[in-house]
Amino acid sequence: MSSVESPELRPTLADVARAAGVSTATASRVLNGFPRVRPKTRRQVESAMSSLGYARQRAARASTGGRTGSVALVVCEEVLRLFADPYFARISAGAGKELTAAGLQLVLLTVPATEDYQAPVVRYLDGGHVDGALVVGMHGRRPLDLGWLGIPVVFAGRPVCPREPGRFSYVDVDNRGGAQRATQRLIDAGRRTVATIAGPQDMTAGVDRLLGYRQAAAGAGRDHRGLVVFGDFGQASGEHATARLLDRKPHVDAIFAASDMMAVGALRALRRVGRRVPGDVAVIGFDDLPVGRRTDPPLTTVRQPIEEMGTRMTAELLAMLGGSAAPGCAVLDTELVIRASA
Amino acid sequence: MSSVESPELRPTLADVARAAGVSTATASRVLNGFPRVRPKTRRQVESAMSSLGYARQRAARASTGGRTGSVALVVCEEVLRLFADPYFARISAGAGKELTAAGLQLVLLTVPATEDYQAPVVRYLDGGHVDGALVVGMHGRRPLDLGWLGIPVVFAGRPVCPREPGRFSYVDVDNRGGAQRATQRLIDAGRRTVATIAGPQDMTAGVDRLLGYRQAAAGAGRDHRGLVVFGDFGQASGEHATARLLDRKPHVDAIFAASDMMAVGALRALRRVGRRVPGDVAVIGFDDLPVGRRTDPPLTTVRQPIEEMGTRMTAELLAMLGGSAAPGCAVLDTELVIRASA
DNA sequence: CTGAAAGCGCTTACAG
DNA sequence: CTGAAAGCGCTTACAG
Repeated sequence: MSSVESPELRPTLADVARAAGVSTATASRVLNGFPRVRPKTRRQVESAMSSLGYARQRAARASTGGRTGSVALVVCEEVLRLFADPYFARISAGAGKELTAAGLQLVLLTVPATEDYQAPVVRYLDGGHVDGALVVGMHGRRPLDLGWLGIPVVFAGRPVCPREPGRFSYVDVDNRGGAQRATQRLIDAGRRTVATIAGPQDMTAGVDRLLGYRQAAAGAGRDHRGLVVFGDFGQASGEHATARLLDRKPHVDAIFAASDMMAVGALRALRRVGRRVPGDVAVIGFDDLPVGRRTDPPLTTVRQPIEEMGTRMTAELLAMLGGSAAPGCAVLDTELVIRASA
Repeated sequence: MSSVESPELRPTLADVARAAGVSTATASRVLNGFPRVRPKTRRQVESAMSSLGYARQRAARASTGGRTGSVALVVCEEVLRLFADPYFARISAGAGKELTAAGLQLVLLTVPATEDYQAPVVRYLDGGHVDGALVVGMHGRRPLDLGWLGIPVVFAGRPVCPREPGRFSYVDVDNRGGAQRATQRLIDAGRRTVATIAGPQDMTAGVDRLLGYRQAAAGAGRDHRGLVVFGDFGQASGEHATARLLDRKPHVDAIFAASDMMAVGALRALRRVGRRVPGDVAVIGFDDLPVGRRTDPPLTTVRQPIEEMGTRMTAELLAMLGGSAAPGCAVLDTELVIRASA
C-alpha cells in the first residue's frame, strides 16, 4: 500500500507513458487510435492503461480544441413537462438512435423555470462539455440566448426570431399546410361553424397552425372572428378552451385543435356537456400521438413525423460537426390521418 | 470588420484581461466572484467581459480541479424506457428541484443497449464533465463499471454487488417490509392461494420484494412453491406472468405484484379470463403510481416516496461534494395504501 | 514510428 | 488588492 502513490489520485496520461516507457505524445496517439504507432508500442501503452485503470480526463481535450464525444438535447421546459409530453420522448428517441450509432453520448438538458433560468444551461453549453446542441420546444418566454455559443446548434421547429437568422439550422414540419388541410376537411364535410383551439403564439408551431386554419377559413369565405381560442398545447388547456368556446358560440359544430393533447381535452369538455362527437361536433387534432388511437371516438389528426425530426436534426448536426458548409433547413411533410372523430 | 480579430474566435480570459488592463489572475478572480478585488477593477473586468461577450470555457476548469456546476442523473435504460416509466420522471423531478435550488445543472444520461453500452456513458462520467452522479435503475445486466470513477456517486436503491461496497452512497426504500405487509394483508383477508409476480432478480428491489413476500408466506405457514412468477416491472410482463400463473394454479385468489405496472397488466389478464377483482382474485401493487388511481378497480398498493428519493439522493450528493465524511445510506419507509383491489 | 517542447484556457500558490 | 509564473491533463506541430 505505502509503496504505491496515493491511491486516491487518478492516473494521468503521463503516468501511463511513464509506466509504458514512452512519451506522453505516443501515449496520446495510442489513446486516440492514431494509425502510425508500432504494434508493440501500442500494446505496451494499452497494457499500461489497463493495469493502471486509466480513464481520460476528456474535459481537458476541450481546451485543446478536441471533441468531447457528446451532444446535448436541450428541452426548453421543466423536468416534469419533459416527461409529461410524448413529443419530447419521441424526438429524443430519434436523436438517441442516430447518436448511439455514431458512438456519441446523448445528454438531456432541461431548463428550470427560475428567474434567471437560462444561466446554468447556457453556461453548460458554453462550457465545452458538448460538441453541439439540439434545441427543442423553444418559445418566446424562454428564448435561450444562444448568440455567443461556440458550438453548432440545430432547432426543432423554426426558431422564434433568432438574433442571427442565418446562423442556426432547423428542421421543421409543414404546420401551416397540415392545419389548412385539417380545417378544409371540416369545411368540406359541411360543417358551418369551424373553430380552432390555437397553440401558444410565442412558438412558430402555434403561429403557423393558426395561420393554416385562417387560410382555409378565409378561402371558404368564412368569417372566423370569435372562433379562435388559445391553449398551451396541454390537455387541461384544451378542455378549458373548449368550455369558453361553447359559452361564446354554442352552435359550434367543428373544432380543429392545434395539438392532440388539446383535442383530448376538447373531447372531455364536449362529453361533459353532452355533445356527441362527431355527430354534434367534429374534432381534429394535430400530432398523431398514440393516445389518439384510444380516445372515444378515435381521433382524426394531422400526423407529424416526430421521431424523424429527431433523426434529421441529428443528421444535420453531425454534418455540421463534420464540417458541412452552410446551416441547413428542412421542412417535413405532414399527413392527415382519418379516424372517427371527423 | 477587418480591424478586429477573427470574429470566429471566442474571446478567452486572456482577451478579457488585456481589454481590462489587468492580469489573467485578476480576471479569473472576478470571474469566480472572489471577494478581494477592488470594486473599480471588478467593474473594469466585468465590462470587458460583457463587451467581448465572454463565456468561460468551463471544461478547462476540470483539468485544474475546479467544479463544472453540473450533476448527472444516469438512468440505466434506453431513451424510450426513460420516458415510459413514471418512476424515472418522479425521481428526476425530485433531483431537479434540489439541484436547481443549488444552482447546478441536471444532466440526464441514458445507457443505450448496444454491446459495449457502457463505454460512452462511463467515458462521459469519467471525462470531468460533471461533478457527481446519481445512478438510477442499475441492474445486473447493465452493471455500470463505476470502479474508477473520480467523482462521488449516489445510487437509487442498494446497488447490486458493488465492487467496493463501502464506497458508494445510496438511498433505498424498505422494499422487503412493504412487500411483507402487502402479502400479510392478503393472508389476513382470508385468501388461500397468495401468489406473487416478482420483479427482475438482478435488481435489489426485485430481490427484496420477493423476500418480503416469502417471509409473510412462510410466517403464515404457507407453502408458496409454484406461486412465484417473474416479470420485468413492465405492464406487458405482468400480463403474461398472470396468464402463466392462471395456467399453473387456476385456483389462485390473490396476487401481490412487485410493481404497479405489472399489477395493471395482471388486472387486464384477469379481466380477459373473466375473473372479478377483488371478488375472485385480490390484487396489490407496489409503487403508488398515479395510474393506480384510475384502474378498475382502483389499485391497493405499497407507496414508496419516489420523489423524496430523488431529493434525498441529491442532498446526499451535495453533502459529498461539500466534503462530507463517509458515504451515507438511507432507507425510506413505505406505506400501504388501501383502495378497492384488495 | 517516436520524442521534446510548446500550447490549449483557466486557476492558484507565492510574492509583493 | 494585484501580478508573474507555474501548473492542470491532454494534444499537436515540428523534428528526427
